[in-house]
Amino acid sequence: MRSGTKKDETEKKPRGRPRAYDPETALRLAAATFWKTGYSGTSLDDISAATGMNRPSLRAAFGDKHEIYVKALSRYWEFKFESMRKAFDSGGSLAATLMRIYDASLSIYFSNDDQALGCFVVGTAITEAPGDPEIQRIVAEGFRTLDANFEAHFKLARAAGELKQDADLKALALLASATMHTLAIRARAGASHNDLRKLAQKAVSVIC
Amino acid sequence: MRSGTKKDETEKKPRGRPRAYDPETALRLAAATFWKTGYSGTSLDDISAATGMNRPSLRAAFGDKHEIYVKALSRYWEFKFESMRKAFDSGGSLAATLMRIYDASLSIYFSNDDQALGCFVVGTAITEAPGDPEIQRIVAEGFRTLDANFEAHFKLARAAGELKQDADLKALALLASATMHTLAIRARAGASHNDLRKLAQKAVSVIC
DNA sequence: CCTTTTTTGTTCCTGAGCGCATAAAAATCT
DNA sequence: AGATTTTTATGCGCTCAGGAACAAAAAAGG
Repeated sequence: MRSGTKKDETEKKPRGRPRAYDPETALRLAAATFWKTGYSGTSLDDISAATGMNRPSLRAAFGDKHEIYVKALSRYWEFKFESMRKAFDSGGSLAATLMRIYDASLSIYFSNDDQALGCFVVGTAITEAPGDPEIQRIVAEGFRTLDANFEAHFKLARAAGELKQDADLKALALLASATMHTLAIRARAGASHNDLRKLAQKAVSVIC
Repeated sequence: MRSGTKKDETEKKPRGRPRAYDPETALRLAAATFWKTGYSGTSLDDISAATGMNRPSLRAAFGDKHEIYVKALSRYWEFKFESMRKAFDSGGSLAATLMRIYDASLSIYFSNDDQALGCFVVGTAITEAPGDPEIQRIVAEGFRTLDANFEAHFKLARAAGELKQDADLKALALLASATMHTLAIRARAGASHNDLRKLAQKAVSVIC
């Protein structure tokens, strides 16, 4: 377990003027801006205002608008899968695990203070996907990983006797993914956290 | 059954210069443009090019960009629900009916020639929803109708003995909607028509 | 203490997007 | 045929968006 991501005190200071803003934080704030208004609906000035960095600094740090978005998108997938990994690895029954997964997802989908924004991918990247091969590739790759994660866990559950031996693992995995997708969409469409939690419970009860 | 939508030959001709383009067709072409590149990603010049109308004519016919989009969105919901109604009303087993629904949906999601664009709502309106109360309202209303349609049909199916008497109708309806949502998303993310059809079949087999 | 290096901050330029004002065209009515 | 009405077509002006150039600042190195 490397602890090197935090802050490396042994780093030798670079030569020029120090950065005024932490790149990690700045990218998070940029992502939050895209999350609200989408790729096309967000200007570099919006990101500049959100991060406190001016445009030349943004450009130097992350590249042009498209590069910033792609970095934010990739970062989101990593964050999402890390959150799912924790939920998968905490043990308990299959139903409990699935509800942990959905609760973790909902806590991301409702993480914005004033208004739910749903999933970054579903809410912003899907729109751009047809006209942007790179974004489409990253999105599709993430969905494959999502399906595979569910399927792998259902396989474990079946081995543990929590599912019937003839259960269609792929079918269950697709429904589990579909449930996550519908949560992502409905959150952005204005559904309440509570309603979506109940929706997830009903889905889990059918799947298990 | 009114046949008045086609063309009213008894119409008295209006007084000025006749319209060069059919409003119905123009709105369809405008919607197709939004469908490709989303609300923020589409300019009035794009719509002008797609319809052959120049901007002042567009404005006179449909209002500003936002109004055009809202009209296109409402029109899409009507079209979608009309397509679903036909699929619901064609009889057959529950499984067959559900597959007709999903096939009808996929034929819309893949209706674009060169590249699949998925669902207009999921692919374009969801992005705008948090920042646009009117769009959010139309989207949420459509989802409620979708859920209600499924639930009503499951109720009929249960009465007809196609479902167990203790089946949770709302849960099944939500899963049916979720399946449609995942189809919409995945189509725009680049999945093939065939793969999605197989996905739908697996979902139907679990639900029934 | 001056030079070098890297980042920040300001400014300009070009193009796109949208609304609007005005002219031209094509029809009906008298 | 001329007047009226409704639409199409062209062009102007304002604002915003994105890239790049240039000057100022803040650090380390010699």
